[in-house]
Amino acid sequence: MRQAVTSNDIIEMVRDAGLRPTRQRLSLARLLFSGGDRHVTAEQLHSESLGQGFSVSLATVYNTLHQFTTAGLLRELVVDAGRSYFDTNISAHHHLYFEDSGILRDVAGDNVAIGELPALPEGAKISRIDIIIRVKDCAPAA
Amino acid sequence: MRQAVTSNDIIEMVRDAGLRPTRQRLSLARLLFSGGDRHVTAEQLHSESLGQGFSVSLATVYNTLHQFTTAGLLRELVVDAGRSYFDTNISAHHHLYFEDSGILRDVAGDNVAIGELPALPEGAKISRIDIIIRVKDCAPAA
DNA sequence: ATTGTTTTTAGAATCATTCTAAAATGGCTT
DNA sequence: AAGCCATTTTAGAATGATTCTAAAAACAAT
Repeated sequence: MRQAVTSNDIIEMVRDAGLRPTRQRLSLARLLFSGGDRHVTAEQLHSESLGQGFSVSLATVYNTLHQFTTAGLLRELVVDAGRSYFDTNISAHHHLYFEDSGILRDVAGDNVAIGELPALPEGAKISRIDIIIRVKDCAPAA
Repeated sequence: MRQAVTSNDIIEMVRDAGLRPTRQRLSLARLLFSGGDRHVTAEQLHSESLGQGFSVSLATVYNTLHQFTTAGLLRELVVDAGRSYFDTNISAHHHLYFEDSGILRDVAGDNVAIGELPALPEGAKISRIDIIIRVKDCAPAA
């Protein structure tokens, strides 16, 4: 597990991603990477940081999430039309999506085995395989 | 393959879905179901119908796509944040998504085997398993 | 300090989608 | 065919997530 707890870890992580360790990037990185694995939307992260008492603009949250994603620190996740989640767990794994509550949960990559794949066209490379197990939680959230 | 070619097939199909066979629903159904399998967005279907000379409002296209989806005639597909595709192939299968060109292609369901699944929480039911194989087509679309 | 580059920001702009309330249509019944 | 009521369609406004823009702030290097 790649988990950064100390301030130095965080600074290192951001710098290694080729990004200047600015106040806002560090604060966001701390929120993202110093707990367990998380699935967050931009809005969530934004209000979370406001709640913690440091203000970032929403635009910066979006910028940072994308920068972290292209740097390989995050993985973008498309489960719901019109809402992007970002996953701090970048190891091979899949997802359980509770449609009613909107909650996402990781499924260990080796819990799901993929058999033979179709032949790909010339020159194409698989960039990722997403498996989403959509679940209806029948029990009402009482 | 469930393919409706004659006008009567189309009318039947819409009526069986519990929907009135109105002019716009029939026209849209014809576009959707009388060729091979398709993956369309609302915008695509809308401009396609305008191109064919019959006008539908975009709102009606959205309404109809959703009605067909809940009736089980279509399957909604989330591959790209902020854009919904609708798939006329409702049999068990998965998808190849060409990230660069935005093209979607079906993968026969039995080409991909899923191994053991994680235990689900009490009362939860799997509604669907989506597998998306994301492909970078390295060859430029010359 | 000065300069030049990178980042952040507020607010406007965009895009897909949904909503709204009104007009049109469809399917009865007579 | 005429009238009636429920269903559909529609144009346009509203929404919500995301991106863009141009200006201000922060940063790094001289």
